[in-house]
Amino acid sequence: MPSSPAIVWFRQDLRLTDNPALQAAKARGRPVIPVFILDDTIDWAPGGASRWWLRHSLTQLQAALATAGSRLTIRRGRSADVLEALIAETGADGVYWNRLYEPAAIRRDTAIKASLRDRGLQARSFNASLLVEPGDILTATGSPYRVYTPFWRALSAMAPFGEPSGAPHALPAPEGWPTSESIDMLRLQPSGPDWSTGLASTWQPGEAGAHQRLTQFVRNGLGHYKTRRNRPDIDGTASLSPHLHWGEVGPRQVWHAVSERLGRGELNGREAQAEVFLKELVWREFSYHLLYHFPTLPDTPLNGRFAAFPWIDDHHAALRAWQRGQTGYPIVDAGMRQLWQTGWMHNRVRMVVASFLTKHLLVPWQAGAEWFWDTLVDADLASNSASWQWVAGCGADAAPYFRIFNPVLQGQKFDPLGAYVSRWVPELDRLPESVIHCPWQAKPDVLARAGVRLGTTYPQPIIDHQFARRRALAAYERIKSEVTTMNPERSPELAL
DNA sequence: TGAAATGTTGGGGCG
DNA sequence: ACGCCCCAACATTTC
Repeated sequence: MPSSPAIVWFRQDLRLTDNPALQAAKARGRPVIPVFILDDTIDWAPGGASRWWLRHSLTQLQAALATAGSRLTIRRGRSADVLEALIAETGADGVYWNRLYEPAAIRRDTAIKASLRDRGLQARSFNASLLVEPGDILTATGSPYRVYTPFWRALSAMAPFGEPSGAPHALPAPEGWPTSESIDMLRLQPSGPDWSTGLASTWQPGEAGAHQRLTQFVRNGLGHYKTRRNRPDIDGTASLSPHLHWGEVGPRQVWHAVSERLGRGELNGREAQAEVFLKELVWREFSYHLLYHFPTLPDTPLNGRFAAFPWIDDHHAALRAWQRGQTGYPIVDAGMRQLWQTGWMHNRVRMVVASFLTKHLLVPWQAGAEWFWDTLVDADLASNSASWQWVAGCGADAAPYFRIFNPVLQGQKFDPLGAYVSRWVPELDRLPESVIHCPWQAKPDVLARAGVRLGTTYPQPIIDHQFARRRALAAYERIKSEVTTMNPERSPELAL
């Protein structure tokens, strides 16, 4: 049918610029029906903070589409059923989308694609979310990369990744629009107590907000990234992660913005600073590749010997203290409270709190990953799973298990003035720098003058560092010997 | 993208 | 003057 519309199925690509599915649908020269489906039947449906973000991002997308003379149709339910209904209602003869890489999404989308094509409908998918897709980058022996540095070398050698395309000026509308639910009907906002005020004052979801962040960062932050990125007390990171997760901006656009700045030679010998940023962007890629090739990444340790790791089962109280930011270690508590209040935590502090949970408290990393999934505005199955496994020591190219962060030293090193702790743990803000990361070592009169009463206004450390460190190392010793007896011939990869 | 334990070196105090 | 010891400071090894 000459004027049959195409459905553009938006998922984690909530943008109009550099959106290949949208471009391709528009290029047909026939009507385009943009659709978003909230599909809570899928594994790892978005968590609380992510849903808050989604609500606002959809509002922005809706407005942007309206400006282009189009309209966002919103539905709920099983994606296949909803698409089916929409095709019947609109007479669409094709569905266009940008690919996802989560295992459940791949299964679902593959089935949908096959079913559409079986019935003679068009089903086309594109890459909007990665610089290089899994399958397009493999080692010389054809296996997926398990080590980051060779992955980085191979991927960065494939640059540039193409010029990002602009937004379509106008999208051809169908004769009639399908009915749509309102964004409110999706009930994405927090129910019960509204914890989202801190999020609203921190973030600007949507494509415009994403580009504002990117522009601002490339102009002012990029040239100092390497120096400042590890300082949680400073705004030294790009804070693009939630925008990238929902595809309000794509990695091609980020790469392009950075290399354009580099090409203009305006960084005055600060190229190394920018390269560190690109490497972080590529850690995101690496995580996606790992998730694609190792689909059990979200729940099962990549390193099989960790199957026997003696995690503590009865960890309810410890987990809760960690979640609430009540461990008695200021840098840990500051991070966990920043997370709760803003939906985000500085990356350096994420490593510290994750190390603390898995190594000091011996709580399984999956419990930490679940909490992050629910509380982070940038919750992303690939990055979250790969990073927790990395910290726990069981992932690809992981930090060795025996690399245990000392939360006091990490605090003193990366928050030297204690400003980060002061901000998020205000009950300690009158302590002098010298003890703000270890209040239990302060003399009684120092504590008294700062109005701190340990065990009352702020907790005593829930565990002694020395004790925890030795206990963690002993636990690790157990699985080292155990697997050797169970598995005499070690695989070549593990022999490293 | 660690920290702690252990080893080495060399300056200076001191008998 | 000389050797001895102490102990920062730095380096290396181990976890």
